[in-house]
Amino acid sequence: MTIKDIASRCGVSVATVSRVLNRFPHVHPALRARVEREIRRVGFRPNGVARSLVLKKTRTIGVVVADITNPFYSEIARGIEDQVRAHGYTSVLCSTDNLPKRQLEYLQTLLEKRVDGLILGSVRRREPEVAALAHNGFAMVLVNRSFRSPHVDSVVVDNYAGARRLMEYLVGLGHRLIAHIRGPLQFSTGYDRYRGYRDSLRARGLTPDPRYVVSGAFRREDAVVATRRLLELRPRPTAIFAGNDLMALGALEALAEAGLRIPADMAVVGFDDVELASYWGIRLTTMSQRIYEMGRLAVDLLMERIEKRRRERRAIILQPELVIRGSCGGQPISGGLGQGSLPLETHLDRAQLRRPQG
Amino acid sequence: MTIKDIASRCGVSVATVSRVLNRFPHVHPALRARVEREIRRVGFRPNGVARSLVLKKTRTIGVVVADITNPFYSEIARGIEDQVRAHGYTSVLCSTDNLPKRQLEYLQTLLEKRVDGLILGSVRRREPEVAALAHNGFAMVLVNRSFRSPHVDSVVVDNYAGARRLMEYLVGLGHRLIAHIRGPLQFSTGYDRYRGYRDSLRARGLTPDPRYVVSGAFRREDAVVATRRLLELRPRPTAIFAGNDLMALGALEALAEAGLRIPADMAVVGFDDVELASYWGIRLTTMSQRIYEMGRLAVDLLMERIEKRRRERRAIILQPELVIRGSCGGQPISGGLGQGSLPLETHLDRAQLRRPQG
DNA sequence: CGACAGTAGCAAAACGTTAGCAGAAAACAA
DNA sequence: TTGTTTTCTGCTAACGTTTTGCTACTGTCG
Repeated sequence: MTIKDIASRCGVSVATVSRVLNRFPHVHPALRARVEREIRRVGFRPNGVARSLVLKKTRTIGVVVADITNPFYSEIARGIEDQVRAHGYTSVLCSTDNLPKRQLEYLQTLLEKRVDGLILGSVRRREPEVAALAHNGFAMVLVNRSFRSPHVDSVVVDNYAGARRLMEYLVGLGHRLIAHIRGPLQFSTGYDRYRGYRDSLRARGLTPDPRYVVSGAFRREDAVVATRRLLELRPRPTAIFAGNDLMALGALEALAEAGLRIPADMAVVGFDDVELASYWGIRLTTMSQRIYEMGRLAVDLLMERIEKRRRERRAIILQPELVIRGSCGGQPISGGLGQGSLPLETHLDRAQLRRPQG
Repeated sequence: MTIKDIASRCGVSVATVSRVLNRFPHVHPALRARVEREIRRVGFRPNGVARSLVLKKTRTIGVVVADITNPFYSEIARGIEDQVRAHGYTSVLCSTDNLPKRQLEYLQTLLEKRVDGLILGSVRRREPEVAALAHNGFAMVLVNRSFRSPHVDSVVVDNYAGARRLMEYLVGLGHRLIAHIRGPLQFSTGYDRYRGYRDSLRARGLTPDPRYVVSGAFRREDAVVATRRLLELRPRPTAIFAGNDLMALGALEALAEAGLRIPADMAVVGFDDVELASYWGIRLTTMSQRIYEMGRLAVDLLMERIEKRRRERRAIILQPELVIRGSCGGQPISGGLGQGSLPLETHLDRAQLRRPQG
């Protein structure tokens, strides 16, 4: 069933059908009605592939993230999806598991499918192929992570400042032996947070002890292993700054396993403030970023590019915000019997704030 | 840059270039090498849109779920993505927030984009438009939720049996006053689990008290409100069967807020076994389903349809499995000081099991 | 040496739209 | 009535591929 069939059934030309389909002027109301009725009657849907071919536009954007299963990325993806939809576009989502090879494969596929633009949430600090693509004028924006020398549009949070703020907080609580489970240094998130950690110590006149820094791939399981290693150290650290919330959860797991109480025996902070950081039973102190919002902003930036309303580069750097829950003292972290429960309203507000009713 | 440009640069016809692109025979090795070199040199990528138009095949499948932010769906989506990729296809993912209108919109868009097939994870029990589509021979499989009269391929878990098993467990622990926070009855998941709850009580000669059944939309926040209502009841229930894990988390939150201890004052069970149900600080007893695997199976079913290897309907019904953690007794639920921590290996195994290394 | 496979390569016709140009009809003004 | 807009509609050439039929070469063998 094509536009041609509709045309012959109505005794008009394909041009006319195309015009009623696209609500163009200069078609007689009566004729328009007749064609529309026929279209509905046979349930005709124009072929978007053919349309894309002639328009050189797919109204589709590619989104690549590290792992959609990661609550951080699923929230970003949701922000992107909603805003993309608002612009009348569709998004196709890909998870790379941080594998450069897989990222390249997906990029190729998306390019071959002729997406109108790209939102990348999983780039490394150095990524020549990708940078070249942007340089060639392909519409693209980085989100969450950015390049070392960012000549590309991006929306990120100030990870360095966030890390320093977090460290200030821990030091302010009296901690001196602070360990860091850092993310991979190839990623700007891992790199900047680590720099913030290191510089904070130095600024306090504390020499960073390399044994107190262990690495993980931003995954919960990695932090479990890393934390076990940290616990063997003497003197034992009194606080752990995890590179993200997921790793903070892994740290909590390992600490519980070792029989340590939180926060009495060990303080833990994360980074990101994914929704589950606020759940009962977890109550993680962390640096909060507007994750959903970042996704939306990335789309807005991208659309400006796609519609050629802007040529110069633009980078949005958001400031994260410290949210204090139970994992460093103040409120005890474990729930039960009325202690340490945040008033519920806070959660409801958060939920609404993250996801405006759509 | 098109196939035509490559052709003229190499002094051959477009047909030849097309043949080297598609690794067809009957092209001289020397020529093939020359063309391939040129293709690489100028970085040519064939236009997938044009190809799709002539092939009448996009190698793309549409996936619609309720909410990608929901860990259950993000895990299913991940299973789908991985398996779809293994088949050389791409998936485009849409979140409907369980809004029928939005689902229909997305369906229209996907159809217009000429996806080769559809995986739907958010259907209601009755969905005439969708059923009609499948009836017309469009390749489609339902996952997680199914239709009332399923004439469509699907992969679901046996929710009824799961609910009964869960109730048996609670009754076995001595509970008689068991409340249920059920999901919407329009969804087979909500409906079947509720039936399981009700029939279990009846089978025990207990008459289901309607006050003990409250509803929510499978969201955590809903369960917080619902649980508050349950706590006002006299006699107060001693156990809560939440319609899914997210709602179980909401129940835990409300119970903590009310100063109740878990599981001493109230037992809680969920359904699904999303990854975070096993986290430290949560340790939810729940019915486990192989979520990631369901996504993969759905893709396999769909591919059989797309490649016309099967005409008759096929429904895969998986059996869920009870996993006992801390929320009903046995192990205490709150972490800290060596109590109630599951050996770590369990978690690592789970992670591997869910997501085979890719 | 001629017939015959088999191999290489080309030209052109799809695929289902959009859009520019042009013609016809209708409306309006003189 | 005629000339001039204005409004409507049709024809046709793209868009960038794949595929089919055809021709023109090679060798090979009887």
